[in-house]
Amino acid sequence: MSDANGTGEEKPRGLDFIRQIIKDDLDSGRVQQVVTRFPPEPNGYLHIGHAKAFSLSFSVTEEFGGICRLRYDDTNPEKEDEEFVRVIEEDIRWMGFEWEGEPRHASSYFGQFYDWAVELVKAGKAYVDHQSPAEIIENRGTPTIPGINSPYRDRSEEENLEILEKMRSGELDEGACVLRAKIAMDHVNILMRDPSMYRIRKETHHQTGNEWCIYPMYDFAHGYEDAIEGVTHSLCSLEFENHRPLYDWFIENVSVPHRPHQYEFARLNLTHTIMSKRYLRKLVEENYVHGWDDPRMPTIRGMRRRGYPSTAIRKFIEEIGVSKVNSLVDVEFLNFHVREELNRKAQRRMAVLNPLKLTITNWPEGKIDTFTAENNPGDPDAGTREISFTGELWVEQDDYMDEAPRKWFRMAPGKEIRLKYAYYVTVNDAVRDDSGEPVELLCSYDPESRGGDTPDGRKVKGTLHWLSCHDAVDAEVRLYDHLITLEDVSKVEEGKEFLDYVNPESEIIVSNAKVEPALAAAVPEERYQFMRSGYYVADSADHVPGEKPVFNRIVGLRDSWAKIARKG
RNA sequence: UAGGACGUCGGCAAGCGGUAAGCCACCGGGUUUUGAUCCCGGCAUUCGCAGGUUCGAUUCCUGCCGUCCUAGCCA
Repeated sequence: MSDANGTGEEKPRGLDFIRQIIKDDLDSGRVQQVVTRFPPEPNGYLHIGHAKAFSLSFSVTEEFGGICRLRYDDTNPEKEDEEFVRVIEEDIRWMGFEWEGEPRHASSYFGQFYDWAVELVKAGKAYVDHQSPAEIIENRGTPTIPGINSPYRDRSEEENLEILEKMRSGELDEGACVLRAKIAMDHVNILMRDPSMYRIRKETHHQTGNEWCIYPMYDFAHGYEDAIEGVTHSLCSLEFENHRPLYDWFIENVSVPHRPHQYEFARLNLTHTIMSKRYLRKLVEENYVHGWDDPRMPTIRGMRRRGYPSTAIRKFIEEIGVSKVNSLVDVEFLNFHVREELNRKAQRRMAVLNPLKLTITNWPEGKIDTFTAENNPGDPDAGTREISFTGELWVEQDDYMDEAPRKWFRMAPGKEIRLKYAYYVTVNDAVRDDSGEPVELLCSYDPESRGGDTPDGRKVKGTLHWLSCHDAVDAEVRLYDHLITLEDVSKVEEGKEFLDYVNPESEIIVSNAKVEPALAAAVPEERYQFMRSGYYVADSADHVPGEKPVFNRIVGLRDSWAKIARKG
């Protein structure tokens, strides 16, 4: 596509640092086959930030001939649920990826984790601590003040083993104690100041039921999960950089079957988009949106319902690249990729969002004319369809102005325009309501201009879309805009919270739109270009073919008139 | 006044000691029965700043500045 020099050669983009590392490891023989994993916690819906992460892990193995697994990081029974598992799998598949084998569960390794915890205790590298959470925090110190050793830090191996077994067997209450790694309370990295390994939680786990009442912490478990699965490159986001020494410490102090390595890259941030699970949940629970699949949500389900093709999302992710720079990507860049794909693939149709009656006063009574319309001017294989034309039409309200500004190509008193595929038409008069607003345009047409050209070769600047009143179909069209008005959602002003930036006009329901008869038969999730307007998708939930057409605007067309109008 | 990471065009992002790729945005122009698409052209004498090494530095070294991450019995 960017083969601008015409030689057939294109300078390839350099490998990103992750791919470079993998290539080097493969070239040097350090690893034979690259193995990655995508480890979501089953406690919510996946969003485009997750999509960036799993696209990387999956793509890298496709490119280098490795394997990528799906693993649920279900080490905390409190907020997790089986319900999310199905959704996660469906979303990943919709994005076009397939994991190796059956999905794994961190919870299925609980027995092994326990054995390794015992191994650490026996090596004098872990201990049971009875300090309260508050005491533990108190004694952890700060970035500049070293922590203080727990009074339980040096008890005997036998005692530790005995209490750990009591923790496991359920003899101890929640919060009574935790198992901690014995590293160093004065470590410069606070995460290394004797991190917790196990906490007691008497909660039913969605996979292991009541088998366990102690649950491993992320740092203790994650590297082991990778080790068990033979993961070579454990990719995660930048905020885990500080965790890497811990990841390595747990692996190095126990007899693991394999030595994985963690690499961190920058997570995705998009303008006008919140990615925090907590806030997304809030939007749903407090009814700012209609659900996790609301077309305004950045969840994969939301984007799917909005009509974004997964291939366009993938192209976008590919194009923004992978680096360690904390960046903020313009959401318009995503929209660019959506338009680019839809321009190639979406069939064109005519639809009038805000109908204004146009009557051709010199049209022969009862005559119906028929024209052949291209389904996609850029793709002859897309074929054609028949559209019919009469003297009573619907046109777009916005295409008429009583007093036209300079450079206005569209309808105005006395101005001649072309109705796409049909005829040249001139506005002669307007019927108005009590407030003076035009409710019907009275026009004359030039019979010589059939098909959109005249024998005398005269030109018109404007070509407008239209619908014939006799066969136009009523439809509901939903228009979407940024859910959050704030460009950089990390820059919430003092005294405000992000909910103050929810855009009240992010969803506009147009209930009296008119569409081509061909659109009534659209299949849910089918995408079209409404000419001169934008790209739309038949809603997956509410559109009923042949009965109730409902379309969502995916993204508008580029609008250079808006730019001209703005400049005056 | 801790440790770690990161700073290349308005936004992403290549560059790996030999004299600043690409994409988006933006600005011009052309084609067009979608003011869409498409096509052509423009858009960093400069790489956070200051020194140093070198024939030569965005690339190596030193110092400074800025941003982000870290003190859950969350992940």
